[in-house]
Amino acid sequence: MTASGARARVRAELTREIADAARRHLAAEGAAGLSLRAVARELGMASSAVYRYFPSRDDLLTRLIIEAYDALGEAAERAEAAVERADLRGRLRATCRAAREWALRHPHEYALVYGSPVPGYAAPEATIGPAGRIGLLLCRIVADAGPGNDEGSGAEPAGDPGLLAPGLAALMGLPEGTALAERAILVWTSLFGLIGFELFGHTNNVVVAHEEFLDRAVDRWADELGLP
Amino acid sequence: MTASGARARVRAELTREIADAARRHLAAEGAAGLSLRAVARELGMASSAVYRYFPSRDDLLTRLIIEAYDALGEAAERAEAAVERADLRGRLRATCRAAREWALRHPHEYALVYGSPVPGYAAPEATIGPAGRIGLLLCRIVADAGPGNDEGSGAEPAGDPGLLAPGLAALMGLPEGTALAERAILVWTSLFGLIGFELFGHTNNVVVAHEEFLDRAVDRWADELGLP
DNA sequence: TGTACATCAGTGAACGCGCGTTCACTGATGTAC
DNA sequence: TGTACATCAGTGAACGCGCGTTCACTGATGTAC
Repeated sequence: MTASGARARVRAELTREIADAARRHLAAEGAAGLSLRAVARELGMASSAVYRYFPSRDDLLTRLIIEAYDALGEAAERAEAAVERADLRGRLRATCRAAREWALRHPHEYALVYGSPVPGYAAPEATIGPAGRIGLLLCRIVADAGPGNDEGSGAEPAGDPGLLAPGLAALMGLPEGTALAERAILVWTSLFGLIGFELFGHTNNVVVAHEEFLDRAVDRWADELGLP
Repeated sequence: MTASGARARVRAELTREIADAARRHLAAEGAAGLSLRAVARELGMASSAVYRYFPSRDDLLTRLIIEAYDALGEAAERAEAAVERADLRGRLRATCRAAREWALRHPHEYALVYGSPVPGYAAPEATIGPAGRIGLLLCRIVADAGPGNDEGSGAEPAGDPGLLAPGLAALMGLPEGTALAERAILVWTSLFGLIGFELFGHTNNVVVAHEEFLDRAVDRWADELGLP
């Protein structure tokens, strides 16, 4: 039992090492250049040995995708958790900044999950949870602002009930079909639009000070979400 | 002279055909699956013959990138041009809708230019112009709203002069360092954030009615830009 | 108008590369009596 | 505690594939006198 536990532990460690080597390779070459053989080479093992740990290249890719989502989510959650709970605007800012900084520090991992889909690869269900972490974090901030902030800025027009998936508004503590929920989703997509454009170079010769630009965008988004 | 002209014409036509075949291949397999050999095969010619027309795979890629930018730009320009000049909100809507529709109809071409950068490929200067067409179109709409619309909604706080590239505000007929220019850039990045998220599946289980959702987003953006 | 030469398009074979995956195998590590 | 067996990790060779690019070549098309 202990011995078998040791075997399992060694196995888990090597699986970890393979994933780490793959991540280094991904960071250096991008997703297209990620090959099982290259990873095996880096670890000094036969390429066939990797198949004891990952049944195929796609499974390795899935692991990297999940880890990337989790790393981004954790970075954002950690940053957000460090802000005083009542400072909703600060929490939004911390989340957005952390997402951007993680993306800049891990461009290829970011591209793996938010860039073009890998051709011939269909994301399995296991990725859905980790992929939603950032979105959930944003929802929580909106929820903590309380349901009352919707009416704060006057008569808020009701949203279209059929636009968003059912249950999404509830996640933010809002009644179904609230315009505020739509706004939150738009903030979410806008955030990654901005990050992606910076990372992929589309804002070269357009935005000069990206960090400050994001901060100003965050302030606008906070206004739109009615955060104090 | 006429004969040599004929030779040149034939040459241009074949270059065209190669690019078209490459685009079909791109649409079917994605950028990673685009190979000179596959294109040559489709045209029934030796793979080496392609080198008479494109010195390397990267040059073919460059051509496809430029054509993708141009196709998207033209689709948007055409849609926008069909709207009455005074209807600024309608022009914005037409532009955004056209961009989304083009993206949905040409997902791989969209991914080629707005998705992850192709590894090992550095975009040459020739792509800069076509890449800017959509942005320019948005700038023109803002410019046509006139410089006065900035003050329309009360005392507009001045923007940070160092955020955007110099000359950008002028492109919109605005003085340097206007907050409205920043807003326009944010609309631009948000638009592609939303389109990209839809196209790459990130809004699955989040947004149900994408077309309507974009329309509502456009209305918000028009408000933010002070469009009547 | 006709001939000698130059230019060009296209061919087919080859180079050298790396890839994912399979398979029969050798030892080592664990398990059951 | 010791032995017989089962399980597992890792090896190395091989299969079959497609890729970008080069090169010497064959004809056809154009040019100059």
